[in-house]
Amino acid sequence: MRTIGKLAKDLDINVETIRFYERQGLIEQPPKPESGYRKYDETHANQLKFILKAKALGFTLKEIESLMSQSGSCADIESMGLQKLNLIRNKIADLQRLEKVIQDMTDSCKANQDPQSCPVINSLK
Amino acid sequence: MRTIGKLAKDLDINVETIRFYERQGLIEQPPKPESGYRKYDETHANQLKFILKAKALGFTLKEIESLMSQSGSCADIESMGLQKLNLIRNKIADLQRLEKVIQDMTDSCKANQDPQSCPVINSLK
DNA sequence: ATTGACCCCGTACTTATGTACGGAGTTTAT
DNA sequence: ATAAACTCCGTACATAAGTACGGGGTCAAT
Repeated sequence: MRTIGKLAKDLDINVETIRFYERQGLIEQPPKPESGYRKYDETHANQLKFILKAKALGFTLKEIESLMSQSGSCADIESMGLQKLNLIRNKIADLQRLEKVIQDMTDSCKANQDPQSCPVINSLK
Repeated sequence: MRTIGKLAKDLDINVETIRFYERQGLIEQPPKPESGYRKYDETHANQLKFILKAKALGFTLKEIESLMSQSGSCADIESMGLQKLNLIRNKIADLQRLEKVIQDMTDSCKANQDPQSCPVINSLK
């Protein structure tokens, strides 16, 4: 049984972050015996680890909440994953388009002979 | 000479957005004759269009501010572009890694025979 | 028993980019 | 001349995901 500070240190997150997740309803408030201090066991720690891993995968807290609530129905999880995959692929495509535009921009800067005027700025005007 | 509402409609943005850019120092407050109403000419409109285009390229307002202030020194612009390019490429790489992880996740869901337990959830535990 | 470290709670602040609101003055159209 | 529509300003609210603060209670060690 750990206090919130110990748990936070073990997981390398902030105490406030744990309280924040509790306020958001992502985790339950653990028992608070005598003193009023939160006491966490392994179950709580594992829930938090789950959250941290899912977050690292790019899921939002809202998504993680629903991952945790219906944890069982594999089809639902798969559908969330596919949705996420779609988002990711669109984002990649957007960024690749942007990459090309900006690459062209800097190329035209490099090719520019007149230091007085910048083709990028001019093209935006 | 347009009022703020007319200009906003022409550019298809919100009146509040124009005032916001003004507060942020991105654009100057235009003259406010008799009535106290802002009066915009083409120069103002063009500045706003510049901002909107740069924003569409993914520059932040802060970056746009500095784009607008040193508009001339091509080398500075080029260096901002290269920096941006770096960010974009890193972001793409991150997303591609993420894409792979989530693809694997959903694949394992699809392959799963036991609807009671989800390999994704299990792997996070 | 005192000190320092820890915890409680509620609230405000953070970043980025706006959007919304409310009360007051102005302009335009009928 | 009156009503609708527009503008003014300052401030609050929105999102996401926390972080910081302040006043007070508690625990562990000396």
